[in-house]
Amino acid sequence: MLASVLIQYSVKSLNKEFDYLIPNNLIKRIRIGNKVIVPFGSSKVEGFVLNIHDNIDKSLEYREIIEIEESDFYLNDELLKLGKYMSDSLLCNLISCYQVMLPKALKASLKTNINRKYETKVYLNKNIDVDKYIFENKRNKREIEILNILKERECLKKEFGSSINRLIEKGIVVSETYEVNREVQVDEDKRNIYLTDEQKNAVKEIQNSNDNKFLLYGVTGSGKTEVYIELLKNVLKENKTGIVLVPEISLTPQIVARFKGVFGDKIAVFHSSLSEGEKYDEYRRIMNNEVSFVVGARSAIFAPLKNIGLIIIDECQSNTYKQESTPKYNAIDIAFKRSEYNNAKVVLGSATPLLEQYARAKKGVFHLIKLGNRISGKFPSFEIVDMNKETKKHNYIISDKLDAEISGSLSRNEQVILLLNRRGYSTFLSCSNCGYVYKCPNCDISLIYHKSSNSYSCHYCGYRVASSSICPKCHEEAIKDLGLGTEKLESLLLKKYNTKVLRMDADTTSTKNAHRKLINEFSSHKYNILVGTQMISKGLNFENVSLVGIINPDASLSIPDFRSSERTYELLSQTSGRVGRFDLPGKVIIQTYNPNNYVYQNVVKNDFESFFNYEMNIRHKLMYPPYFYICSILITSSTFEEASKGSIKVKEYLDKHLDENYIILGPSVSSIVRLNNKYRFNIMIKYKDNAKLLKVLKELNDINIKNVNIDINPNI
DNA sequence: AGCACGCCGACT
DNA sequence: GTCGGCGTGCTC
Repeated sequence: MLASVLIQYSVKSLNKEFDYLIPNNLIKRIRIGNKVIVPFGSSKVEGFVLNIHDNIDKSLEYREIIEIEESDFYLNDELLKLGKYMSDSLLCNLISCYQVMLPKALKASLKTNINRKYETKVYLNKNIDVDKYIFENKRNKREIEILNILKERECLKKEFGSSINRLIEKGIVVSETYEVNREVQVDEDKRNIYLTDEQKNAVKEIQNSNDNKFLLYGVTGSGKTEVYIELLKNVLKENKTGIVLVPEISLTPQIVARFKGVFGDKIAVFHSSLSEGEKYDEYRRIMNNEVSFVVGARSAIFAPLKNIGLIIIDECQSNTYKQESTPKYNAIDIAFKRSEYNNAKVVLGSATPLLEQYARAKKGVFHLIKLGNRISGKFPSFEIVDMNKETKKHNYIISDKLDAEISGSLSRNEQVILLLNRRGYSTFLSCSNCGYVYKCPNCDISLIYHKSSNSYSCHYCGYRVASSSICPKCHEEAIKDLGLGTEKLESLLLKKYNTKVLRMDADTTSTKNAHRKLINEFSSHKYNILVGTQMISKGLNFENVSLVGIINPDASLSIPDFRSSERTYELLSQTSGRVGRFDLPGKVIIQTYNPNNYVYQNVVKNDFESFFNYEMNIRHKLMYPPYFYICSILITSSTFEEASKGSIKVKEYLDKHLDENYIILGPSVSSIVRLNNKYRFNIMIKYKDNAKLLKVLKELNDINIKNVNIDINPNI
């Protein structure tokens, strides 16, 4: 018998199966989906068995499979099928699709060093008269101590340190080693769950409908979590399983705690901060049907659950569901595919769905369900502050209005959240003498000053140098930090209000559990002001917050991306949703230089519908999603010329093979011309039907113009 | 990916 | 004359 094996390397030339003989000692055990070690050229590699057959080709000399790795693990039929679907629809190597589904310990790669965890328990040897031994060995105090404990109960070996070993050697004590699961620490929120009529109706409507795709469109604070929990309870009753995707576990610990509080051990949580060993154990718990539900970020969509009844995608507008590296999958598309395989329902939940999603809901592709009421019954009041007027009064960062509101909140002993979507101290560094601007040596990007580490750093490649006020060009001591980041805002607030300020951004939350810790500290009112980037905009519930200030939303609005208006609307309405969730009335202040912009105007009126209509109109005129799909092709090279030439070649190929239904834009230099020492060119294709496009792009991949990276439905 | 084979430039 | 640059081709 032969096994077709797909080996570990994601290289175009190896994107095919190699056949190996199955030796007699493995023939009974081997099955499709297994991970195996095989000889390959002069080395050994790992791979997955995709087929078992006996079509022997006499012209080939087959080598034998060396071993099956983790023989109780295999990619099941659904995951195998799913990988092929991904590879076809994303135009990437098949192996990369399987690898992305698995925790590190189970990926095909010989180098993994993640082991199972074992514990040893010890108990008295029943065939030995212990009291006699104790009597004869009275002098040995520690031994007697141990034996007296063991007379009462069996123990873990590690409770006794190394002194137990002699007793085991002598045969007085018996030891037994067995495998254990690493305990994953997750907070539990055991509050009872009460549903409002609106929530009950939503649950009923989803359950009683024959549709499979739902958009649960519920304003912030309308209680989507309770609806999810109720739906999951019913999934459990039907003996089915479910997946809950959240944007990023560490950002939504409060929601996860509620699931955990209700479902306890029935739920597996995939944290990005779990160790690889913990992920390995959680994965095997799922594989062995020990859990019914999996909660996690993007990759949890690949959980090897059987008989899935429901997939929930919370905050479905989040761009975290799209993977930015190959395979560039979107977990929501994968969810629909798995729903098709399992006949499961998919519920997308959001207060600010993507235009694409809301448009589909309006067209009836998704069954639209609205939650219009806040549980607290309150909506925050909004105010837009025109910063053009403030700068005349020399208020560049905090307007008079915001200042008054902050002071008011603090005096009432209430808390304040300020959103500034820029981490670091300054946003760029320039020489006041010669005008030189500090740039990253690897990227075409301004460096940003970080006061806490006293360094200049690149937010794209991670490059860092020690800060210095001497200009590298004119050697004058004249480097000035300009612009505003969270660090600078934090120190400014400290000075101005002389109060406890907490900063939450990628820099203060990089260590394990830091995020959860900071949230808990703010929640227990150890700080009065929270300054943060977009990471504070979602999923947080603080009872004592009465004011949200949005410092510089214009920056987000001016990002060169057709989704920037939509993203800004989302950011503002999500952040303002952090206030007024409980008894306190909430106030939101937006500081902007473009007070009349439709994004702000509609956020203030809480009028998503009107924003939607306006934005749809623009998308229609400019031929962007949801009216057209887009595909982005990135061409990179270490020289500008080569990247440029390569991109022209790609463009010519596309022009030749695609008809006029495909709009091909570019090539043009990317918005970041150089990243990590690679020059970047972009081509964008707009289209309505992808059948032909996939075929042409696949051929383009095959004829091999180097360093071409295709992204279908990119986030941009 | 890793390795062998192979064809042209500069050097102990 | 040889060492070694990396372009190309192959691995069941």
